Order: sequence, then structure tokens, then C-alpha cells
Amino acid sequence: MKRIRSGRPRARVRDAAATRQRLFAAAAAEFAARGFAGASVDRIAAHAGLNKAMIYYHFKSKAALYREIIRDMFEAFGRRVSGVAASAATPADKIREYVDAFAIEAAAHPHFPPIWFREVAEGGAHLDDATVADMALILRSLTAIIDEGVEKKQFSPVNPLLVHAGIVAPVLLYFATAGIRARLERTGVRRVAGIDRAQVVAHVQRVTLGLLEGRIA
Amino acid sequence: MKRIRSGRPRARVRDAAATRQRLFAAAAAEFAARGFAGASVDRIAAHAGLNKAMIYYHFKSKAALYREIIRDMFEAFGRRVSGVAASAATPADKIREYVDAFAIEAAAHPHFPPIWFREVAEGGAHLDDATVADMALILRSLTAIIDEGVEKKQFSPVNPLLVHAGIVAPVLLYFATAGIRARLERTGVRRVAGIDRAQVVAHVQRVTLGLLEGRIA
DNA sequence: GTCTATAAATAGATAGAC
DNA sequence: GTCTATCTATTTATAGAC
Repeated sequence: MKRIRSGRPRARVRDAAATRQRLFAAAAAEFAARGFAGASVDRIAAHAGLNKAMIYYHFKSKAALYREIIRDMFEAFGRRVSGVAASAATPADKIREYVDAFAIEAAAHPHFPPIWFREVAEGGAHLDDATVADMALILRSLTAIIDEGVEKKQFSPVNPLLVHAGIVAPVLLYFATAGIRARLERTGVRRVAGIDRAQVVAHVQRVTLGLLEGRIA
Repeated sequence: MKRIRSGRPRARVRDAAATRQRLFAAAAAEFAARGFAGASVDRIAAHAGLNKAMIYYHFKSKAALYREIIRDMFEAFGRRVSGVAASAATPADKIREYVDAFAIEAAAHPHFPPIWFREVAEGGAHLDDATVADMALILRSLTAIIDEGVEKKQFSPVNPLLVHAGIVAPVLLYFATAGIRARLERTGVRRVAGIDRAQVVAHVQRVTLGLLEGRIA
């Protein structure tokens, strides 16, 4: 007598969570390369080895999928950065780790820098409130580090937004411009393609600490 | 006897150059707001008070129009910046003017910062060789200023790409984030919306010169 | 959960009248 | 030079079979 399977049907369930993840990864790459409007749900599905309809099954819409990717990115930045602010390190070391945090996340997630640049250009049109809260967390973390340094007479006060801009913009620019820099090098500009990540991070750390430690008139 | 007009027909020629200019301006705004893929030639034409077909008459295609806007932007940056490098000012003043150049152009052309950010994200996909040449000119101008300062024992040598990134990325970020900063301020983050252009420029000038003049260990 | 087929809207681009 | 009308391709999204 053949045993009839009862309960919920399992059929060819390849594991829903894994499918979702494959779609998410394919979408991140597509949005990074072409932007929200330029991305095609057909291409995302094909690149994930799945069908377009799955996107609407696992996510609500193209826009919802995009918002989830944006949220994930700022969450990742925010989580790492607030961990840095809460550690027991000295303020100077926290600044070094703050800089490194963006480089680490950008290196681990190559789609972060292009998506970040596009979202800036878009004026934050796709940011939901949770994401704005994560951005606020990032800035508050830096503010806390600076305040601590000032209180301990190790830093002089500088507007956190200016400090933040001086860190994130150059670091993410480095990651996002690998292709352009290679092309520039081919047209004769030197020392633009060969710079490595450690150099950039060290440079930004040095400049930021020089600023905060008052070594700049 | 009615005089018959001879020669080339003038008809309702509203002035071709002005029409072209209107389309160009409308396209710049549309591309800045929505990106290349997100922009619609219908909207561009409507916003210019003209018909879609005029875009294909005055420009070759949507892509050609976009390339012309990109080229115009980097030409404007390049022209101003190479003028700075060629002046008779001291190296330190040239650095100050180099920083100011980007702020001046960004303030005069509000579509520059978003388009610059998008093009970075795109990996330079729409850059023709003339535009890459303009980008190279910008970097060569900064290199010349730094080299002059080093030769005159006023600067210590620093990789021009790192200097450039530390200038352009924060300055353009400031202009591109006006909307997001206002939203952040509404959610409780302080001192992000109220910063004015002069403050940002002065800050970046100070940091860059601190770096170049060796006041940072 | 995953697929095929298709609806419905919108895109870029061109032909041809004026 | 400027317009209307239209072609064709592509898009997001959904219905329904399995």
C-alpha cells in the first residue's frame, strides 16, 4: 500500500527562502547596473534562473523589491556603524573604524556604491521612513563619536555632516569608479587605476583625524 | 503686385537655436530627476512646450541628446578648472579656486550634481571619448597645481585622485542632498539642513590645504 | 511555488502633411 | 521647423494551469 502524503503540499518546493534570496541578489545587481527605471523585472528573473511571475509572488512589486534592497543597504551600514560607536575603543579608533565600516560593506556588497549614488541623485525618492531612520542612525553614531572626542578634549568640534560627507563620498566614489578609472588610465592619466582599497581607507582616516584632532588651522 | 519671398523658406521659424536650447534645458532637468532610462522624450518635449518629433529633428536620438548634456557638463567643469590651473595665483589659492569651481558650476547648473552622481553609478557608460578627455583634463589640471606646489616646497606630494575625490565628492554631495537633508532634519537630526554653500566650500578648502601643506601627520 | 500566456500601458523612433 | 499619427518593441503586472 502506497503511503499518501498528507498535510500541506510540498511538490517541487525548491525552498522559498532560497528563491527569494536569488531574486534579491539578481535584483541588486540589476538595479546597481541600470537604476530603478532602467531595471527590467524580466532580466532580474532570468538572471536568477526563474520566472518573472516569481518576483510578484515573493515581493509585491518592482518598487517594493527596490525599497527592500535600499532598506537592506542602509540597515547594513547603520548596524555596522552603530556597533562602532558603541564599542570601548578610543574616539580616534572609532573614527578609523567608522571609515573602514563603509569600505568593508562596499567591498562585501559591490552593488552598494552604485545604488547609493543613484539614490542620492534621485533625491531619496524611494526611501521609506524606516530607511530614513537608518540614515539618521548613521549620522547620530558619528555625532556621538565626535561628541565623545570633544568631551575628552581629543577632538575639536566639527559639524558631523561635513565629516560624514568627507568620509562616505570619497570612499564610495572609489568603489563606484573602478571602471571609469581604468578607462582614464588608458587615455594617459596616471596613478588612478592602481590605487588599492587600503590606501584609500588609510588616506580618508588620516585626513578625517587630522581635521578632528585640530591639526588643520 | 505682391512681393514673393525668395530664398530659403522662413515660415514659422521661431528660431531654431532657441528651440534647441529649450529642449536641451528641459532634457537636462528630466535626466537629472529621472536618469537616462527613466527620462521620457515625451515629457522632455512637453516640458519644453514642443513636440516629441523635435527632439529627433534637433538631436539624433535620446542617447545622443543625453551624451550632449554630459559632454556639456564635463566641458563646463573642465574649462573652469583648467583656467584656474593656468592662472598666476599661488598654488594654495589655486586649490581654493579649484574647490570653488565645482561649487560655482553646481550652483549655476542644478542638474549637474544629480547627473554626475548617476553617471558615476552607471560606470561611465554614456561617456564618449571627448568627455573622457575632459575628465582627464580636470585631473591633469589638479595634478599640475599639486606639482607646482610641491616644486615650490609649499605642498607635500599626495595622489591627485585622492585629493580630487576629497573635493568633488563632498561638494557635489552637498548640492545633491538638499532634499534628503531637509527630510533628515524633520526626523530629528540637527545641523544638516541649515549648512550653507560657503561653509561647505570653506571646509573643503581648509581640509584639502591642510592635507597638501603637510599639516596632517 | 512555479510556470505560461497575455493584458494593458508606455516607450523610442519615424513618415508625411503643412 | 514644426506638427499629428502611427509603428514596433518593451514594460509592469496579472490570470490561471499545474
